[in-house]
Amino acid sequence: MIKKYWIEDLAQAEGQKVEVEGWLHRVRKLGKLAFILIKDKTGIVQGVITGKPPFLAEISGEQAVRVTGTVTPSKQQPLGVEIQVEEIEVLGPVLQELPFELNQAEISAGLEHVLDHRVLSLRHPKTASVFKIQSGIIKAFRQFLDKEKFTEIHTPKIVATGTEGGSELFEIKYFDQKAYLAQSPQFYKQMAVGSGLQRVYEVGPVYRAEPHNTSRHLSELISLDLEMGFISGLEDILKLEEEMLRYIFAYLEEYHSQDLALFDATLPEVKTIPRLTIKEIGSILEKEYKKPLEILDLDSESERLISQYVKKEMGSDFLFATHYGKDARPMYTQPSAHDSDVTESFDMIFRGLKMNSGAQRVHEYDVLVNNIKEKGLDPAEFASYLEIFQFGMPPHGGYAIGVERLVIKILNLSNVREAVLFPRDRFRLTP
RNA sequence: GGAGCUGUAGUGUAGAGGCCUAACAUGCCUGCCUGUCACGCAGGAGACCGAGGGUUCGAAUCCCUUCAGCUCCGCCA
Repeated sequence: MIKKYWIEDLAQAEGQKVEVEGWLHRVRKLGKLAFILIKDKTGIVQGVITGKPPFLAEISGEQAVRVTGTVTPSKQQPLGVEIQVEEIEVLGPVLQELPFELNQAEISAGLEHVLDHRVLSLRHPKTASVFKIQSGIIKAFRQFLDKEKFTEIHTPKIVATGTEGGSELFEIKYFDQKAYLAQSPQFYKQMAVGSGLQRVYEVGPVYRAEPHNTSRHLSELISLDLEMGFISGLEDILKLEEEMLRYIFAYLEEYHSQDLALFDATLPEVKTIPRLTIKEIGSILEKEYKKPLEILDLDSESERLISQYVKKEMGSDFLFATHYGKDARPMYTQPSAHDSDVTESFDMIFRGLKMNSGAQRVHEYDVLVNNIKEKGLDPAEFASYLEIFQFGMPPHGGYAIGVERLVIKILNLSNVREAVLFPRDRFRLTP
């Protein structure tokens, strides 16, 4: 029995006859000698075919193949070895011309075309790396929070009402009732905190029916959500996020440096992240960029500008913008004790783009009911959410990160859709 | 929802009233080549220039309609 190897491990098999499975990345025929590049998910190896064996006529790029041969040393090859090919079995043939070239350093095709043929674009090592890195971020997120005694939960994505009344919801048919796709696990994760799980997180999809059509919006995105009970204030949440980011970037550096190397990207250094209140940001923007804030909220241009400023003046890629205005935040956000105009809320801005919002939440029943009324909503509709607030709800808070945005800012990609396996946007529903 | 821009072989681009029987690169097909590594060389196929209408002696090129896409804004992660 011939032993099967992952390509990245082939150096250990020098001198042995091995079997490798993968896809043909490139075929170079030079008369009675041919070179092939075989890729699997771990790497690429060169195969050498001497003479003109019968299988040579059958092979071409992107076929799924099983290659048998002997591993020999080769100084010029990245792995230090190559395979003297004896046999190639085509497991999955290619039946038509490829929609774009997969063996160049970059896929040179428009994003729309790439996404129309998503499965094939994922065959490209660089595209695949985007998702290996995304997987690494999520794994690090889980590891860090597990260590901090959080419990991973899964909340319903089919819900009866919206959470904040703000962003638009997809309506769906639920037997004979009307239902919606959840735009956030917000209520459920708070309920879980009050339930005694105390610290919870969730990795899952959220849905936004906003008809926006930009390079940073999706209709379905993966939200990294967490909520923590018994906090003394907003600062506890900020500290948690700071440590979490440090953990995630250290993890990427350790386990994904090869994936990262394919991109024009440098991992950020997470020192103490500057905290600036919206009011402070307002005066900086006015002084530095002649752009005063009209309300206690940031538009995307302000986010870009203040992010530039913080990078230049404080040397940080990150910023916590804190204490947003009451009108700019949902009803479950804790109002500030020292200033009734603002809330104990924050956004984390990374390289000019908002990554997440978070806050200390209201935990007092009366305040919450009152806030609901102030936003023009009916407390009766929130009965199932409100129940736990009458049975020992601790002070708590949390945040939610859009993982796609984090990925594009780490990798210096220009469109969030590049960071989704099968994106759903304003117009795209397939593949 | 609003504004601006773009649609030309499989892919990426050039052409901006007559030079177009539409060019270049790459991919594809055929042949040659025993150390290539973006292999090379020779040959070949492949586009009614997004669609429909109009202006003009003449339209890929100008105008209108329509469809598709991109960017930005609003809003959000």
